[in-house]
Amino acid sequence: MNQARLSDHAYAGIVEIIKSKDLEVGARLPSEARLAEMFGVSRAIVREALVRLASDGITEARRGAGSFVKSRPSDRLAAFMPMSELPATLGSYEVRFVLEAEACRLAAIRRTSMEMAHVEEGMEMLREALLSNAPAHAEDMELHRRIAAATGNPAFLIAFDALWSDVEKVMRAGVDISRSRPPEVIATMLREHEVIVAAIRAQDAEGAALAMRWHLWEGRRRLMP
Amino acid sequence: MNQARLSDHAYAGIVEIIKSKDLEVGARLPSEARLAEMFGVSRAIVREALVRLASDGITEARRGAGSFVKSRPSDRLAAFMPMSELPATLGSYEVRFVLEAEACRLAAIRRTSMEMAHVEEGMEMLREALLSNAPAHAEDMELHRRIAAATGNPAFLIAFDALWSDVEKVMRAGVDISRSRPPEVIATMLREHEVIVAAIRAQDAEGAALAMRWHLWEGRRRLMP
DNA sequence: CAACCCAAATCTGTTGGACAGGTTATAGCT
DNA sequence: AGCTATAACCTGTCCAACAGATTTGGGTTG
Repeated sequence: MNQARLSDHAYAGIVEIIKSKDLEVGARLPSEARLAEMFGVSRAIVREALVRLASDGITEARRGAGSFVKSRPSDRLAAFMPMSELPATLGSYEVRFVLEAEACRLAAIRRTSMEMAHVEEGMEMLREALLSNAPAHAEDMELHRRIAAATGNPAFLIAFDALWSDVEKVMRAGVDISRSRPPEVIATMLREHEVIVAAIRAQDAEGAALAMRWHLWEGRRRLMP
Repeated sequence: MNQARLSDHAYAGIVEIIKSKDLEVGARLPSEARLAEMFGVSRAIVREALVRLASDGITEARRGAGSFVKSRPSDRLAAFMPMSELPATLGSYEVRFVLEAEACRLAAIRRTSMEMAHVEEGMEMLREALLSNAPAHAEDMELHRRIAAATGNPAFLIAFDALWSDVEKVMRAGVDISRSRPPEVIATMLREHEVIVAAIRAQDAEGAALAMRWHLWEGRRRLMP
């Protein structure tokens, strides 16, 4: 497989520095040149690591001044540890159950006509994929995303995206098991989604939340009987 | 303010290429040298953009072969657009309201004694910070995190962390307004958290969820009267 | 002594060229 | 046509350098 890149090493090294040196939020960390020297790599590598750290919200670079700690990774990363050791659990489904049901309720209440059209379009894409018996992960996910977007609250999308890769893994694993996908399953999945979309269209908040909860519940049952 | 870096431009440009050229998942995108030429920047800049794209799960680099589309950003980024235009909203509070109340309920049910000790320790840190009149963002957040961790479901932590930076921004802005922090506010915050922790300790699921919901509701009111 | 200003040192942002090592495609041979 | 070896291509990494922003320290002045 693709062996680890040096920038991964630099990334971990910088995190280690922040943790071990107990740098407070706002503290300046060593200059790029110094970090490069410490890790025995070039400055370009350190920069790639810093770009990722900044993208992760851990550091922040100020031109001419240096790079600064924006939020401490400390226990944040430690808490992630157990997850990587776990097999693909259905834990993310539990969070979806909570999050998406509520997002669905809010979407029904607040949706604009433009957002509704966006949702309908997503539904159409999913229908097409399911009826042509193609793999429909992407379309399924996309429809759920558009519903979350229809809340008008981007924070729902942030949380949704954070769970995405994990959910995708679970779904893919589930499909590998029952690759054939009998027609009644297709019909059921289609109907469940259509009920959700219809409730949002009708601005039926409770109905939408209930339909989403039912859909996720059944989906989990299908994956793990 | 910190003006936009060239790598931001390259990042957006590459996303645009993936979207406009309708590159499927798995498609190879132009080589780094070619992209550099297209955007009129050096290869190092393109690499920094690609590192971020890879970190965002959009592309994947294979040594010697090229960079490939891993998941299409399409509407994903478009849906984020409005957020960057918004001022710091309280949208993330809405999601916390949903997410943390449920996490709190599950934590009360499932907590192990070790997780409970972790929560108690977080509570102690918060109490100390509040009573010494120090800024207590970090401790507040940490306690909430440990409660989420006590569900035993890492997916809650994933969602929590995704919202973190946004919530932090809102809280910091709120504190700037009322920098003095009168003693009755401190006492209230302390009491609210203590009620939550006590409910989790007593494994009172409904009480824990209710206490968390109340706490977040009041917190939002304090920030935006 | 304090406050202010300017210059030097420091730091990130960016460029160009270069080489190593892996992957893909092509040309040539059988 | 099928196989193989080689050439072309690509990412990963390094080095040396300069531009532009910021911090720092010293010197001057009130």
